Amino acid sequence: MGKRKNTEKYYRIIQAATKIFARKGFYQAKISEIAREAQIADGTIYIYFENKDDILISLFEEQMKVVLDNMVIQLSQEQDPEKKLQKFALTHMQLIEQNQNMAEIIQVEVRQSSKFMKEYKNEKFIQYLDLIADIVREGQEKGVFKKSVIPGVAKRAFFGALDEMSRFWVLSTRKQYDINTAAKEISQYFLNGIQV
Amino acid sequence: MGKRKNTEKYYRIIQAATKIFARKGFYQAKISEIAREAQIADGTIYIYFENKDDILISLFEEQMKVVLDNMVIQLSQEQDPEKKLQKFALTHMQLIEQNQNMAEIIQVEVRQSSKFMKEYKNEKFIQYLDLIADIVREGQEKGVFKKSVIPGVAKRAFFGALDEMSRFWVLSTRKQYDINTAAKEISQYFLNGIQV
DNA sequence: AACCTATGAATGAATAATCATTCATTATGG
DNA sequence: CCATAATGAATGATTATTCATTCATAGGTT
Repeated sequence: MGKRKNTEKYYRIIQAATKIFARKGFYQAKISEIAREAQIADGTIYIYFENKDDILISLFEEQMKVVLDNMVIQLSQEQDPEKKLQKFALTHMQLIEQNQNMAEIIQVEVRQSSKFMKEYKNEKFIQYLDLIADIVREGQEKGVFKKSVIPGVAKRAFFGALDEMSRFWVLSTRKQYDINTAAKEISQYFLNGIQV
Repeated sequence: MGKRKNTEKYYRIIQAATKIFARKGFYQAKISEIAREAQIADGTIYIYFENKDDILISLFEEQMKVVLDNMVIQLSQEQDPEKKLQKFALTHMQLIEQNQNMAEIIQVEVRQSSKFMKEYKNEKFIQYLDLIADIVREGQEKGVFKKSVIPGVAKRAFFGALDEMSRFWVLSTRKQYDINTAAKEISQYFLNGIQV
């Protein structure tokens, strides 16, 4: 029996699960809590999802779809590889700011995915990282970034820097730095580092 | 009743737990598995540890103690702030290489700890990060790093870059880049970015 | 319209499985 | 012998999942 996706209730459960997973973490989140949050009965969740894992996977897919599309649009508005990198950092940080629950889930649970969802390849996340590698390659072709830079290392270094910073930003209660400032700062270190 | 620390069996359990937690993640790791790995009975674990959480916390403490001490020694062998940053990157990556299980636990579980062990402040980890901030400040005082750099941002950016890179390195089966190359590459981006 | 019937979404109590933890008992060694 | 360490089967709590039942709606028939 195929589960019914793309219904109002399907998205309602995803919303509720995002909130609960972010607050408690996957293993400590109870189905009954998610059901209560979504204002439905426990059993109803199993009309829309196979099991608890399926909720988390679906949640990723749905949210990353939006994130990825948004990023592609933002990047397309810039010409310079330098500007694109800055735009990536800014957009990423703004995304975190606007959707902290999702940010926490990506940061915490995405790391576990290699364990509890052995077979699940997080395609969308890989694509997201590859946007950075593409910008680096483009910059190298245009002669503005060093040829010696390895795109596969650079994408991880850049993303890692943003991610660690945003994790701190999400977790800290009193926000010491403006998130935009942090984004500019980080992309600036990085740009200086890889520019010709 | 105080649990017996610093005995041969205590460390044997820590070793076993490191292996199992890395393989399965905290919640999916069973006490009975850890006991089997350590070649003791299930109940024996409770002579040495309060509960499952206590195993994870003790494991952090013990391992971070070693990691931190080692890093401090390595850094003390360098004079230049620039050299110190490179040394940090190299030492960190070598640590990952030599202790992949511990690396996975730090990367995955350290993120969760903010949720599932609210009261546990990961002091040692904070100290580790602060080693980077100290180097940055030192470099600023000596006039080799830009005064505009915010140490609190820089430490996270640098650590995040290393961490993301090492996560990839640990998870990938065929190691494309030498870990030392990656360390040099990343510290080089970063150095260029913050130098005067 | 009034009545009947079919459909399948929704419910939530019951089930079943999982495991952390305990503790009565046994072994060890000083 | 006594004290301490170790054992591992039993316990009990927790929760994901199931499923018999309810309920609301739509369609068909007269």
